[in-house]
Amino acid sequence: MEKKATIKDVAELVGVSIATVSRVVNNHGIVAPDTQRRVNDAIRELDYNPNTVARSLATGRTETILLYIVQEDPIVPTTWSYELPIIQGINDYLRGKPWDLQITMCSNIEFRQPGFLNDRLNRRSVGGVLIMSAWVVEGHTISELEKRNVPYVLIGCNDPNRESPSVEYDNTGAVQKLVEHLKDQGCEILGLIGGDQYQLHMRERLQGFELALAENGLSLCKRLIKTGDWSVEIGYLRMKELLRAHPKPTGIVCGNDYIAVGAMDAIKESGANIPRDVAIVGFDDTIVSQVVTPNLTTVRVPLHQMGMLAAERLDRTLSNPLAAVGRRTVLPCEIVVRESSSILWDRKDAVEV
Amino acid sequence: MEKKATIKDVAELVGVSIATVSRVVNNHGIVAPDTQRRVNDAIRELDYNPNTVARSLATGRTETILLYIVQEDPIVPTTWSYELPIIQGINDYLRGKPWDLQITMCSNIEFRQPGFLNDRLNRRSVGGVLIMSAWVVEGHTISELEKRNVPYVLIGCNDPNRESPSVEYDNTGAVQKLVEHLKDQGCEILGLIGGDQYQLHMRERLQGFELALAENGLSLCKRLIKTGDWSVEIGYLRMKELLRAHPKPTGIVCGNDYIAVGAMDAIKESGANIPRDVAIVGFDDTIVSQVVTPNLTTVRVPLHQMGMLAAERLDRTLSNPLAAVGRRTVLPCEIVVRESSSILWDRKDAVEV
DNA sequence: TTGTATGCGTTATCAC
DNA sequence: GTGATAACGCATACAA
Repeated sequence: MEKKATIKDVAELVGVSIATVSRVVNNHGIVAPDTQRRVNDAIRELDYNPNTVARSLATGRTETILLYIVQEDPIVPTTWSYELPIIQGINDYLRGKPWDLQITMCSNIEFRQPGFLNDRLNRRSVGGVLIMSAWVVEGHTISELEKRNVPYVLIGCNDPNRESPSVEYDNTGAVQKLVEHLKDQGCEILGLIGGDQYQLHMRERLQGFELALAENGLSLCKRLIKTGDWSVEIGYLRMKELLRAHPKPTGIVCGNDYIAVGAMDAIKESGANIPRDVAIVGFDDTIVSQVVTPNLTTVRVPLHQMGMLAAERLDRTLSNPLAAVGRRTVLPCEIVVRESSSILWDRKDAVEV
Repeated sequence: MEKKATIKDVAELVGVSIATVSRVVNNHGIVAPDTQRRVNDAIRELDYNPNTVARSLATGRTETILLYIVQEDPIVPTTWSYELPIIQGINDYLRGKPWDLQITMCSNIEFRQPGFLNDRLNRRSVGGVLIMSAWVVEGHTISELEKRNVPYVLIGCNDPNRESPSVEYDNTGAVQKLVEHLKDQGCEILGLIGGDQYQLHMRERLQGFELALAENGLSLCKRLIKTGDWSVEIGYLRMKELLRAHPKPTGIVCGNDYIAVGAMDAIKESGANIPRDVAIVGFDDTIVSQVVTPNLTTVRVPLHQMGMLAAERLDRTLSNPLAAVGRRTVLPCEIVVRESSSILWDRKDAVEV
């Protein structure tokens, strides 16, 4: 096993000093075209690659980005579909850039603990931090980051009232679109079955719901708003409750696709028709929304794009610490209309047949 | 912004040399209990944390593990459900250990290119490598790794005939269980709809299928074996073909749950009953298997455990390069029986009603 | 345009 | 038990 070539080896081979080699490697300072060529030849010949560790020590900079993935406590293999596309977005942006991506998963509880981030940041040497979470990142965590002066970007977990650098998606707007859509289809009494209301997404979706009802002249009935968790089972149970309400809701907004699927089971069981008697919409555009019968209207969240944007933002502040790179970015979501809420289409179709 | 305390600061505060501080930090050599205490006090007082970069430079070792996630080309946000649970397993094992986890995603095509890994390994400084892929890792890639003497563990992508350190799951055995189960339920003519046959998993499942048919005295009919990709659509199309076959298959093994869902659509459309006329089983135990009607019998792959084991294996060779840590590990899968293949139960139920 | 020399924060090998 | 001090591989201020 041969040793790796160092800058010294290259310098000796060419007959110059290591300073010169360093210059051509980093495109720093001025170096004669001829020397440049000779150095590059030697680099190729020796298969020289700068030692990242030594470089970091010398410069005080480091080329790694740390991605925190905050999850439910306890951490269990999850069906949550957000992480991977976001990671992929980050990774895609980072190709060709010098940054390495380091990731660590931790529980929501852990992450909230004061000093948690500090501890981690002490042990490693990190250029910048990305935080991906379903819960609002607390003020003291932000303070830790800013006190240490380490650049960061939040992904989907910024406090709505805080101007930290973050990439979000428009939960409120998405729900507004859903409500408008349901109203267009003729639904007048709307209910909502949400997931974990401690999660930021859900809180925003709830707000969006109430807002949209008001804007569309629909009446808000607190009894038609249910929460719980994100499971199929909860969807089923809560929907059964809603079906006992008077007046019965004719349109249901669900916190995610799984809840919607559970709710659909309850509706079918009651003998009601989807969408004619009860229209229903989900969230996340997971594969189940395409697979259930009838297909589920849902919301497509621009996850990949969020990852790309977050990485880009961080890259820009890291490359140029003085650059003001904006604060909050909120991406719009697209709603995907399918059978579960297509009442007008359903009627037309019925007539044609 | 204060500078971080260094070993020198600690030494000065205590009035000892940096060598002594280094000794107590690393539990190396002998140091007087009293000095030890004073040093520790100073460390706490100054909030000293050893600089990882400097340490790496000095020792020549590094504390990062690189995880390669190899994906379909082009890389797109995927619905593949394997990555996250495996990553979580790796992460869970790594808690408390000194290793940092660095990940990078790349396409299958990229990864196969000779020199690809070498390039990456040159630029970074990496302790060990994990490779997670659906395609067999080629010999030249293994050679690169071994030539550089960097420890590695393959996850689900070892050549069946190669004794490289790897963690796999028992595709063949899983399919055998499925076939046995279908036979127990009274199915005599079995068909298979597979996914991408260039992927290792699929090849093994195909082999398992043919093997199991022979073992169970069932006849193998090549015309009843179809492949394509892993999508719902392919499942639908291939199943329509199978329904035109004579004799018609009465049991279908699908490459994954999505294919199975598509196939179920085709079966329902034909007016046949699931499971009585055609029983069907999927693979992966994704949420769709619980959501379709009837529920889908499927295979649960021990993803989290695979991640844990792979990380453990790598950790062990990294901690003790001389340790022989075994080679191939193959984990059994569990089959989850649900309605889509429960013919006996279905009959009994019908009688009771 | 190039070379010399110092420092980055540790570890580890000697002496004492 | 402890303290100098030489690596580790590179960047860079300063000289030349």
